[in-house]
Amino acid sequence: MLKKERQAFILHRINLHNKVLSAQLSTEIDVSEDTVRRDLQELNDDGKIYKVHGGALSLSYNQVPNYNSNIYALKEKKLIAQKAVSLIKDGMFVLTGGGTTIVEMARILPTSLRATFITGSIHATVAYMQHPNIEIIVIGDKLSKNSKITVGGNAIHKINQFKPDLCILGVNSIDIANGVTDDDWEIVQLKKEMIAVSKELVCLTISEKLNTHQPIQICALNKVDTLITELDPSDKIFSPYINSGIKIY
Amino acid sequence: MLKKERQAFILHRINLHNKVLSAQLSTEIDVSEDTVRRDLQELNDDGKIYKVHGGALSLSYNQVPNYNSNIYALKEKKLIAQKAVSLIKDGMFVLTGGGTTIVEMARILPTSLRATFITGSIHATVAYMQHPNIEIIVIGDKLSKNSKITVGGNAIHKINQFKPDLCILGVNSIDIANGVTDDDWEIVQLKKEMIAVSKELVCLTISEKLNTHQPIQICALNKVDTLITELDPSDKIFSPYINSGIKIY
DNA sequence: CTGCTTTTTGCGGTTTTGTGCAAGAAATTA
DNA sequence: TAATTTCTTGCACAAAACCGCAAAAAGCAG
Repeated sequence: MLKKERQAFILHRINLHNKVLSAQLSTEIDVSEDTVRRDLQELNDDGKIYKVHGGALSLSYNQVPNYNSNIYALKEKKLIAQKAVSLIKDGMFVLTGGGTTIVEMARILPTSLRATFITGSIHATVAYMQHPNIEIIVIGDKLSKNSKITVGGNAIHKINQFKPDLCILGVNSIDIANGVTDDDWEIVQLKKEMIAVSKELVCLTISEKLNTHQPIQICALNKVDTLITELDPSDKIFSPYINSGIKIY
Repeated sequence: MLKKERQAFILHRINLHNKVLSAQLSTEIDVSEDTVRRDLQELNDDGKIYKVHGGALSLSYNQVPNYNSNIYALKEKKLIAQKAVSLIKDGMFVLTGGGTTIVEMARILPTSLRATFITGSIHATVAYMQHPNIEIIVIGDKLSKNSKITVGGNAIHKINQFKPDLCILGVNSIDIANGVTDDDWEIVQLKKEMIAVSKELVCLTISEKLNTHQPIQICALNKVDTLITELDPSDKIFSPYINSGIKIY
């Protein structure tokens, strides 16, 4: 097998499977590992692949995701936020959680909107503070180190005092069988209560988290009134959700 | 699985869910926990994630919004903050207000300090959040638009549940005749309660505000245990305060 | 085809990297 | 406080990478 031919084969393999192993290629093409390594080195120097210890990866592994921001999938989240904002009307009491999607939503609220937001998330609060016409009620308690959300019995008890029109949650996992799930016990307790007191539940999530689940259940699927993702509502991925009576935006 | 491949997987997971647990990743990728830990360490050193005990967090969760540094008399306030920090010892419960001096103090807390801070100020909370060893209790209620401090009956009632070792307040006016004074009724109510429940009161102020007064009294001079300004404690301006039994730093 | 140069390849020995294990330290939890 | 989990550190071992070299292959001019 000629050198050029071999390299073309390797490149094809990498683009197909996103990775190759030197040892494996060596036996497969029946050349020494040194030769394979030299081939990979050349392809790497040509900028065609990304060579690593033990083999090589396709370039997509190397590129820094979202180089203009360190929020993952910011573009998608902005789109979700945009859709979510359209559900909030003047005079509403809105209870919100605290993920990055929620914060994104809080940022882009129209300045004309006059509503009251209730939250235990410091990041969301900071975002709401930028809007002069927004009233903010902060839920107090011990601040969770991971999520920067106030959690605990007092927070849960406090939520109980409200009767919000809308509850907007960023969810980490949602699927048909388990509903909305998470892996942080404290957060789950809080979200359960938030859902319990609210008239309507809106869940925000990037499509990547659809049909995934985690150990602890927040609520069954039928509690969810509206689901917002970055996808077009007509996407076929939603059909089981629509069948459960959920509105998709 | 290749090392870089594994790290890409972990990074993706962190960006998606904002956190990972070492043990969980270990079983999931089927490598030893040591390896996962080393991966997390490397990603942390590359500035891609934020490693913590037991796992790692996404960076976007810990970055704070840009802090405007055009603060009046910043240099003096930094000096005051420095002095105030030296009064806080490990294990203390500290109740703080929310002025710029307090925020300055919150920012420069030593990372080794293990204490619990109770506050209703969002800006102070954001500053405390930068310190991994600090426990934060947020006092919840309606957020005052001017001061970004939670104010109202619930906040006052909530403060009542604590018995802090120290209360650190930034004061707007203090003089011999009227004691500590302010002009915002809601804030005054809150500060009164804060002082009432605390074992010790520390007031921070730039010297410019010494010997000035405002319409509403927060407390009489004899309630103040310690007064901190940017001046040298031996300055003669302090003699009437020292005569009232106040310690000057 | 022959002799010459250049490129490519494989091999042995050495160095580096990646991984898991174990013991003690540190942090966390009850 | 004691018990549990997680971290650190040092170490051993295997796999991979590197280096220099020489043999093999390919290219080329006469």
